Amino acid sequence: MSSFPKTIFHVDMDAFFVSVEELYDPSLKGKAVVVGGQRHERGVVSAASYEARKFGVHSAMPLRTAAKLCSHAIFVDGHPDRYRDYSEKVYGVLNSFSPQVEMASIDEAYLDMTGTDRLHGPPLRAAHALHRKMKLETQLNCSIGIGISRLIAKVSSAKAKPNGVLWVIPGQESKFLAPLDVRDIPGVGAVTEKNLHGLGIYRVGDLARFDDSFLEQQFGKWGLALAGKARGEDAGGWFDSAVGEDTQAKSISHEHTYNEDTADPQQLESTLMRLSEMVGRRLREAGVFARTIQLKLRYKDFSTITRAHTLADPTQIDTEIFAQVRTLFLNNWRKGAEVRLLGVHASSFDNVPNQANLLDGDRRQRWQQALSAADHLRDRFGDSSVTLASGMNAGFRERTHENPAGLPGKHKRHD
DNA sequence: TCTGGGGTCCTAGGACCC
DNA sequence: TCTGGGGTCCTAGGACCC
Repeated sequence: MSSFPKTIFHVDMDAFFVSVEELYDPSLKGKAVVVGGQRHERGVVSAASYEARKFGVHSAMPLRTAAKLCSHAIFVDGHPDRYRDYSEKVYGVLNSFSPQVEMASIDEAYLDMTGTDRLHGPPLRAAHALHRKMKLETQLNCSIGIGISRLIAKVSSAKAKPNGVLWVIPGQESKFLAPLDVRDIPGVGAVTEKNLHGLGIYRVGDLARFDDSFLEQQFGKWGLALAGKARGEDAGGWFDSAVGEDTQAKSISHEHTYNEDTADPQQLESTLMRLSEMVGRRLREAGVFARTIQLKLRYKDFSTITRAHTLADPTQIDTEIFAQVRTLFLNNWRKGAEVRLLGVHASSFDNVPNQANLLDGDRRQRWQQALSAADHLRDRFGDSSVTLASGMNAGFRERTHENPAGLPGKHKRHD
């Protein structure tokens, strides 16, 4: 710990997806709204309005359960593009307050406000000014937590909700945390909570009474981090990093759950092709090459397996990703078994391809160019406008209804 | 009426190397 | 020939977060 305390803000947008949808359709305001899909769809709640929450609806709950709890709720499909646009507006406001901004997800951020007193005044005044400006420029409510660590800021923003500001005065961390439920500590989920309850630990204050060594013995490395958290410290892992320290993604993945389970090999393979294309495209956008390709396969009964393979030559090419994931699929799928979900996951990134084989590298480079051109067309005309015929006759696609612009399907052949 | 999609981090065992 | 110990890479699974 440094000699003088930091001032960290955690800014969390209130019911973000719902609030953005309300800006597009003001008639939703004040009503029970569920974002994430229609009431009978296979899926879960992405966000619920405070009105819907009164009926017990919350994020991650199956849509059908939400419909049962709150039958009068309005169900709205999610619009990721809208949320990204508003997230950028949010970032703009935050960045005008501190150069040290780190978006922790699409709707929350950490700001390091240490040493900004001369510019913005004391923490509470700065927070209220930020709160006002956010509303003025985005029309959205947020809650702001302030503390000497990420952890304290995060926990206090949750306690400030909705639409509030909460400052934990330096030195008061333990007093603030002690009465809180252990579940309020970020990282403590259902499993850890149950384990802690088994030890008679219900509140953060109970946790703080145990020795670090005891918690380490009980929970390993995680126990040690937990002990620190109970004192309000950013102990361990990501929490320890400086705000704004930029971190490039470590993995890129896409997955798809079928509306109805299927055992049709053609449909399954075409889904893998589509997911491989999505992953390949993201890799090219990020300018990275993946060494490890992983398949995720979930059966009708929800049992799930993952199978991975690490390549000698890292790739960002759709058909190479597909070829690998297809092999993994064919080697591991119980033939005839109905599949609920398929996923394609890329990791172990390199910034340059391994071009041990120069001739091969040349061929790959031409592929790369063709793919970039296709990405560009998709940007302009939509995802369904371009299909690259693959060299391995594996490029058949799922039948698709998406062609919103009504454009003729353009098919570009690589040679 | 079951259980999305996109991530991060951790553990544990086996292979392999010195 | 009855066997070590550390380090790293790889794979599979799981907890957790929004």
